Amino acid sequence: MSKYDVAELPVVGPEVVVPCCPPITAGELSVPDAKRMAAMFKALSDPVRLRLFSKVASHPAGEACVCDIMDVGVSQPTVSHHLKKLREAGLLTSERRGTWVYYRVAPSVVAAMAAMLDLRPAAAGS
Amino acid sequence: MSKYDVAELPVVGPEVVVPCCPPITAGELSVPDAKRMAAMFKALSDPVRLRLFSKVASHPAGEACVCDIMDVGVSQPTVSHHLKKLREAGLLTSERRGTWVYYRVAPSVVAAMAAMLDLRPAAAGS
DNA sequence: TGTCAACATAGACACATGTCGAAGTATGAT
DNA sequence: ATCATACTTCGACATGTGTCTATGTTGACA
Repeated sequence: MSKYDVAELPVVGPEVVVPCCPPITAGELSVPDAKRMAAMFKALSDPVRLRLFSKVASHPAGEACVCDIMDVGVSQPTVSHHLKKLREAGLLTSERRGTWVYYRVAPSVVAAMAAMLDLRPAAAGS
Repeated sequence: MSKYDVAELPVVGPEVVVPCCPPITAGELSVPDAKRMAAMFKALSDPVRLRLFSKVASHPAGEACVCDIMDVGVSQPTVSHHLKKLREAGLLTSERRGTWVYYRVAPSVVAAMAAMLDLRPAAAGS
């Protein structure tokens, strides 16, 4: 039994669509929705995490091992710490293959955030 | 000369398009871009701020005075503090009219964030 | 002028966060 | 078994953040 929980118990499923929250202009956010969303934005609210996420997202195969993206100006434990936070927020998933641990983005979550920021004019009426 | 700087010196212009950053999958974010973007996400990384923003964004006239959105479960000074942060991040603009101060969203900034989160398959090559 | 209402700021406090060095855990090679 | 590599976790520290109460500023009105 491994003491480490890499890729186990992701806060949100990897390939599951997250119907998190409505567009921000559709009406006032409920408190639970606001908490959920704020947690996602918080995960991207650090420059180092944003660069790590960007590196994974822009990597050729759609995935990258830690060693590929480690060069962001902070120590390696700090990189691991940030990757963990991105995992816990459901923005990245991880998988160990041999010696390396590969990270990839969880598309649906990011799509949900983008949809939420989508400022459509109408929305109100329906 | 007013000692208060409401609606003066917004960090980014109110109606100016912010060509902040490319889509996150287009390549690795530069350090300055990452800092800029992280600051915007950070502004939305608090549940109370997110609800305030949502209230302004979903308000009929596209704008709201503080008294209209003040009911978010925290004290009035705290509301003011959060609105200031949203202003400094360039997500809201404010304008005083008589006794009241009206806030409205700065659309281009939010649009830029949404564009940045847009995960298109394209970019990924082939 | 004085007073009230609608905000903004100041100062203080508890708590969260980013960072590091050191140590632990898995996997593969010698 | 021993060692090296690729990570993760731990413990500690300085700094940042959200919240409050108290106070200041601005505008409207009597």
